[in-house]
Amino acid sequence: MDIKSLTKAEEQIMQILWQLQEGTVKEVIENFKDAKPAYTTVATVLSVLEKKGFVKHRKIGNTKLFTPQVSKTDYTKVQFSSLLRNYFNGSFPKMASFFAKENDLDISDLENIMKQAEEEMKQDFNKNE
Amino acid sequence: MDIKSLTKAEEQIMQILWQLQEGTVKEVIENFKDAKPAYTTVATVLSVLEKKGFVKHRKIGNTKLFTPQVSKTDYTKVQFSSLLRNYFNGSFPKMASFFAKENDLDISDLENIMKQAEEEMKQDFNKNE
DNA sequence: ATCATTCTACTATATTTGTAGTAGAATTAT
DNA sequence: ATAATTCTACTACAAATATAGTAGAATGAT
Repeated sequence: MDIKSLTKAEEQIMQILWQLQEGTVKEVIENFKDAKPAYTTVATVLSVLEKKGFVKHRKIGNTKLFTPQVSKTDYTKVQFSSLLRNYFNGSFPKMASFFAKENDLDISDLENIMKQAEEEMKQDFNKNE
Repeated sequence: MDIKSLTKAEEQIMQILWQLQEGTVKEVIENFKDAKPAYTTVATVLSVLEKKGFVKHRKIGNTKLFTPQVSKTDYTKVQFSSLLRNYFNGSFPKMASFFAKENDLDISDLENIMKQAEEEMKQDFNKNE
């Protein structure tokens, strides 16, 4: 079964869970920046996420502790490829030049960016953001 | 007023319109690859798109000819930035290294990619895909 | 002109999304 | 233990999404 898409509300909660690694309903709510949704709202969305296979939970006392079942990296893959496919003809160079144009970068800026990317690559042998 | 988001059905139709530059309901349907939706389904989605400001139409006889009001480039901008922000901490180098890792590219491949991006940049002075 | 076709306008409906209330079970504090 | 608090389970419901039918106007064909 492949990875489904997240709705806005679901994505917001997944972002928090990815950041926390795991969390209870309460903890998720605490991590909302702006308007905190009702407890039951978050609980409902989490149960939808569980049905969709994005999280699972285990009980700690009578409290559910939720953990992501789809990693941020895996979901990123899906999102990234679909953007690349649908908006850049699947061409990463096209995406890179789009980015450059959008930010008024020239060739030397691009080269710089590449250097940073190389650094990232070396770094990312271990940690996963 | 800023650019709203497209739902799946809406996006599919926008993609076709972006490609055609303009089109009637009929022409949009013809350009569906797989299962063609009902005429009225497409007409309904187009009127939602019009309400959202993504298309407008003019009458040719009694037939509506729809044209995009939001360019693919502008919508790409929105989508691209939100992906970058939400999944790569706003860092393009992170995105580039993600792409590299995902495709088993090494440094020299990346450099090659950058060359292609530079080519794109030169090319893209005129045409807009 | 009449019939067939095409297209629009309006309406309909099932499903999904977003948000939250209520009742009652479990846990914690006194 | 009783009261207060915290959580869950279940239910509710409005708005958005996805899909399409029907009636009738406009256009085209003979």
